[in-house]
Amino acid sequence: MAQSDTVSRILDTAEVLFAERGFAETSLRNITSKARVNLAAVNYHFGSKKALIQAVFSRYLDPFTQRFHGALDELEARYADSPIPLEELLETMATTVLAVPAERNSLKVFMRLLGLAYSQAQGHLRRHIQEQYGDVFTRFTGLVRKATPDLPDAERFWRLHFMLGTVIFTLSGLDALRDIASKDYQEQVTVRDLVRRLRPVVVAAMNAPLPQEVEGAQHANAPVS
Amino acid sequence: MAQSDTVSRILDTAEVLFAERGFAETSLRNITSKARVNLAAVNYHFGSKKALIQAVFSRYLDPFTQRFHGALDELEARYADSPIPLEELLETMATTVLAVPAERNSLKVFMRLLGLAYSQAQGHLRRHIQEQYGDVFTRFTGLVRKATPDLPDAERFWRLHFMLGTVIFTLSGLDALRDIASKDYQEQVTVRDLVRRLRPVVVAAMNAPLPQEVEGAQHANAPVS
DNA sequence: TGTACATCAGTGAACGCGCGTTCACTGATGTAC
DNA sequence: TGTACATCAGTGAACGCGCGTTCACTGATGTAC
Repeated sequence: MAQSDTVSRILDTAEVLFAERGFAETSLRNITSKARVNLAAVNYHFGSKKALIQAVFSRYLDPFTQRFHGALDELEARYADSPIPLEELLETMATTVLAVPAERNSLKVFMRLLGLAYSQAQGHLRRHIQEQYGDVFTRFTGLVRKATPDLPDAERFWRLHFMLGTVIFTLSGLDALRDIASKDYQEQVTVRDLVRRLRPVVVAAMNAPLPQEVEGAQHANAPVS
Repeated sequence: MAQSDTVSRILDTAEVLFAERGFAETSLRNITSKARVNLAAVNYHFGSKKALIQAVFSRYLDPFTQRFHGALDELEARYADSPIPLEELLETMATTVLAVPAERNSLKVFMRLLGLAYSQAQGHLRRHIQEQYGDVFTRFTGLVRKATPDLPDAERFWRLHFMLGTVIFTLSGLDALRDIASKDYQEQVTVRDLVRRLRPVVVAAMNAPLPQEVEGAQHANAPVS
């Protein structure tokens, strides 16, 4: 095998524990004892706990970004120079995200990790991810821009982040929400089912009417009440 | 004053540090030294770190739920037995949330705390909050139900949580997003501005068309391709 | 009015514990001559 | 083919540190008689 068994045992165990309990709440002793690997092996192979965390992310994000770039290449080729419809872009993103678990543990773990990275207050991790993987997101937002030419830039920026919030919050808190949902309704919801429910909501949100002007904003002949 | 200065000094400092760095990453020594209070005072007044965290939440949530119940009472009285429009319900919730900073530090801190509580993987805290403050949320969703009679129950449940994700994610990550936004566009966005932008998006999301049927779901006379 | 006692907020120092990291070492495998 | 050396994955034990919590204690204020 390309890299030692120990390395992947550590990564496999770490990603699950991180997703379950967070970074600070998961000790190297937790990880190494569960992976049945020597405590010192983490520092031997990765250098530090921080570096281990980044390695866990890379193992998800490297193939993801590569595949996403590929899918966008294909889409651009298919549409030549005419703008790609918003629905196609969103669909492509969803498909690429859903393809993740094919080679890695699970989509749930991936989403929990993303959620943790974003809510990580200090933000070293978020900055690292942004530096390393910001390009593909920039490319995506550029294409969304062409697909929604009537939306002001700032409005598009915020709406994309609103929807990012919806997706990360929902899928990373999936277990908790699923508990509540299955208590109230007898339905057992799957990730694919959630994505199906998300689709029309995201499209409607992106196409929502523009917000009203701010009250008290300067209008040429605004009457004073 | 009703309670000792020490108690409120601890709470004031703790909520800010928790919001900035998370619970595990904030030590009692951080809090007590910044609050210029004896280390042992936390355990003297609150009993444990866990109890301190819950006390921080109660100081936000107690007045919030009380005010929200009051606002809903008023709304129900005004509309007698006819259903309250969705926009009114959302507006009332927004107004009540925005009223929080009037007596507490800031809305940003409140939202970061909520975001942390939800992303807290272990979930003792989320369970505590749900037990203590779930009633007002149940009441609210009941009213939303009357306002959207055409929405299937499960669909309404998920859409409300989609929007909860949008709001918590956006407002709790506000500083980071604000950084990015002000780098790309020269705009300095305020919380009130964000709420203005959120309004049409949330309404459109709640009123989005229903999702397509699941592929391969059983239809009486569905043609087989 | 005076004294003994109780209550209570707050303190300083120490407790044991689990943490991430380091270090000297082992043993297997590969390479040079 | 044989020997000396280098490289490398992995190990066991210890390091110092910061953590939440505990405990005996102080000093001020209130209460009973």
